[in-house]
Amino acid sequence: MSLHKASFTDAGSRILEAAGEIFAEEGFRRATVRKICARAGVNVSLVNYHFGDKEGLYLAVLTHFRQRSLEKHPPNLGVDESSPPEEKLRAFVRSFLFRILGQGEFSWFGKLFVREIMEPTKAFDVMVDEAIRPSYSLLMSIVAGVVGHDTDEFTMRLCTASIVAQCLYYRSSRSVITRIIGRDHFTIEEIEQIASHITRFSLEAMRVCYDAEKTTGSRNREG
Amino acid sequence: MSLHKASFTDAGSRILEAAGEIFAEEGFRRATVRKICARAGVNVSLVNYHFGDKEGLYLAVLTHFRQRSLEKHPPNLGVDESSPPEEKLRAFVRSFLFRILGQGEFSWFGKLFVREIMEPTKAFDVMVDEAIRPSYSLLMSIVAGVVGHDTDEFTMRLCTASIVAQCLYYRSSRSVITRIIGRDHFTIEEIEQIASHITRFSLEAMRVCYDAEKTTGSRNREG
Amino acid sequence: MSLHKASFTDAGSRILEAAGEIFAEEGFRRATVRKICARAGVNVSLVNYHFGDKEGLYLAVLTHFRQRSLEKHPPNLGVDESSPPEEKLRAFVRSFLFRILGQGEFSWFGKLFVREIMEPTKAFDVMVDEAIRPSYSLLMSIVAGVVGHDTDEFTMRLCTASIVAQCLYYRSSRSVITRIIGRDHFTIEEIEQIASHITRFSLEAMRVCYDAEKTTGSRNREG
Amino acid sequence: MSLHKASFTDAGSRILEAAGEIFAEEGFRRATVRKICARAGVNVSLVNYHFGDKEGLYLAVLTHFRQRSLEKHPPNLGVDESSPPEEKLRAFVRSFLFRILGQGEFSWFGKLFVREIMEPTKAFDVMVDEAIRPSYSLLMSIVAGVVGHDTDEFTMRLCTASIVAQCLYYRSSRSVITRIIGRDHFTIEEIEQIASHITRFSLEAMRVCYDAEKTTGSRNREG
DNA sequence: CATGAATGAGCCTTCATTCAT
DNA sequence: CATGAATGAAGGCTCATTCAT
Repeated sequence: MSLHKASFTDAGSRILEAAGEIFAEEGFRRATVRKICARAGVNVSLVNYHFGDKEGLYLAVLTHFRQRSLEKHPPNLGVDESSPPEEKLRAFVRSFLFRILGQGEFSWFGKLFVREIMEPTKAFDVMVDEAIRPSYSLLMSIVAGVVGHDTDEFTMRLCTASIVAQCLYYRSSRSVITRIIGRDHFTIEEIEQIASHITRFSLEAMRVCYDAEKTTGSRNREG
Repeated sequence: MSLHKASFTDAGSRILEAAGEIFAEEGFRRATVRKICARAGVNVSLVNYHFGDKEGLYLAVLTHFRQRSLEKHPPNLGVDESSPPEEKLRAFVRSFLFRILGQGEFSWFGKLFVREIMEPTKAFDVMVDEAIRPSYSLLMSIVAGVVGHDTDEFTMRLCTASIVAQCLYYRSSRSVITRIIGRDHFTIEEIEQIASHITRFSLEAMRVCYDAEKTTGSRNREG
Repeated sequence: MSLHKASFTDAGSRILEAAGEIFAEEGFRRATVRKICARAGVNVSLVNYHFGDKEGLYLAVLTHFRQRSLEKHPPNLGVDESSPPEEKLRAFVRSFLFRILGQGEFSWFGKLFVREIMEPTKAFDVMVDEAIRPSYSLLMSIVAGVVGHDTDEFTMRLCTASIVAQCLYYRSSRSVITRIIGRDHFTIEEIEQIASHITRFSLEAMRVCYDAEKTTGSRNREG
Repeated sequence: MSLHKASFTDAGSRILEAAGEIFAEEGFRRATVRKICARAGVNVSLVNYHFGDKEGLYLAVLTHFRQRSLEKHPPNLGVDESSPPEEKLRAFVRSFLFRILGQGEFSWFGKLFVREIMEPTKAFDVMVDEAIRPSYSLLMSIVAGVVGHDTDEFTMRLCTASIVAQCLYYRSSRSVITRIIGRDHFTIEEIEQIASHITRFSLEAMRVCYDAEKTTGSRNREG
């Protein structure tokens, strides 16, 4: 009946966590309420009691853990408004990668997030508005800082897409990567390496391809 | 029981095509045998008769249409062994994009292919061996042509990943793109533009980042 | 556990009233304890606490409000033992109709009462003994006054049934009436008209059919 | 998937009959698909297969057996257009009573029909249009033949209601009758007696109360 | 080969009821 | 007395699969 947004009872929290893991592993459809409650060690009816229905639980998981994930890996770690674009980009990419690839407390959240992008449910619109659009705007502004604010929007969108794409890939194509490199997760060092690669790769590409000032020769490069 | 791989009866073919479309639209799980048979205009029992079970049908769809898709958009269109790497890369990217984004005859196959990457089923291993690995090897050799064959493998994998990532993104994150730019498919011209962007973006990035020594030698590298 | 029958706590009374309305609207089965408690503004557990179980609550509602309804519309309003049968009949019919069709304070009780007749629950036996049988006896004596006390019992029962039937109809077949005349309740004037019709219709029928000898003796009877 | 209207497979027919009985006994809500299928001796899924869902089954029961019931007890048995109103009325009342009180093959249908009037479901609108309205029109025309076609409509409706009411009563108030007369069904002879009573009672009442010509003395009475 | 009916397992949800606090 | 969480039994429905014809 009453749909809480925070401060769950013990059972509520346990359901929330179990649900996150199982939704991430199996997807919304394949995941069953029974399995979630079994893992949480509670009665099946409790998801309806606490979250209304399966969909309500799903939405609760999404909104509840998004914030936690963001707090753990803030996209502006170590940078501020005056930092150079390349620093901002690096921070953004690292944050993004750690959030979707990390092995820590909410490691399943990355899976869930990307899964929702791949196969949106009704909860997706909320996620777009609350999580994706702000993130996208931030990246767009970083890109603008690199290629110049007078660059046409289409170009900036292409660059933004290229950056996001490279990050998402390591999560969404995990299955391919696993078969090709033979492991199914990344160490912190590897994530750092990937972050460095994506940052450099994208930064140089944008500068060479689109940076309006790149021919002037007077540009301030990395410190 | 007996899984045919070619020479389907009329009913078999119709099921195969209907199944392809519906699997692509809805995913393996959500797709129902009844819906597939309804679209194919045949009796429900026939999928079990011809393909053993639902999963057998899925595998059949994947293996049957992969070749057709490749024939329609060959990854080496207009290039040969002696063409410069940039031409090869452009051909590869265009082929890839058209296969997964195109609107034509087997347009659903792109969806299906990417969906399988995102959420592998038992059919995935076959697909990796028969389709992904060859394609991956081809791209690796193209990348090697750009960054130099003496570049370390890890670096080459990173570059390969960046290129593939950018292509896949436009299919896998279709949901996000739709909400942000407001349309849900791409015109041929747009696909060409995207192909150009990805090619140029990746090419310049690889040249600047990893092939710097061979051209300028004095370039300021990060870190 | 302990079933109180009077002197309810505030919560108890509120449950009782809310239950009456909801039982009347939805029937015993369809009505849910949660809905009743929601309308009463109390906790769900209280119905079990105060009334044992859902059925106990139902019984309590029935016995508690029957008396109130009778007091509001007494079946002998304006008549006494010496009044002529037609006056007694009119008073009875009016009382009956107002109790089951009225829009006032306990208007839902009429619905509930009739619903119980249509679809008896365990509470029905109590209701028959305490409410229906006395009322039936009263009507039988009125009928006897019209057709003569020496009329055979079967005939009197038939007449009694015809009168009660006409009254109940306007409540029990409300759904049909609504679709045919297009409205879903009756005004006080309409109830009066209906009462007049039923009284006159029944009175004349009884006189002509069964009391013919006593008045004309020469009337042409059917069959 | 395919909703048949007649010619059911064996299982389909058995479900239909079992459903009729159980719906009549317990009402739509209380009746469970499981119970129906248990009585029919078939698998639970078959009601969904044959009738779509529980509601579809209910509707099928209603439409399927209504016709059968009408055929068994036609409301114009032994009368034609030229028969006098009293004969038409007698035929109507007998048909009605036998349909809702009879003990024969579809005896449960009467319960079901009346139950639907008392507590309408979504199927009710169909029933009103297909069964009730035509029946009501027929009775109205019979009433008009008795009280004169120039009688005002409100009066005719009151008379029609009085007749229908007396018939329905014996079904809808079965619970009361049972407790008062001590039996729970009527013999054929009793139904005939009731039919005679209702016919005479109503006929004389209409003639005395409302027949415009009753004072002229020239009226053609019964043959 | 093909069909339509039939099966059984499993899923989400509802609801009266109970229990610890 | 009162509360909010928790329970367990059903209930309707879906779906892949099988079977008799």
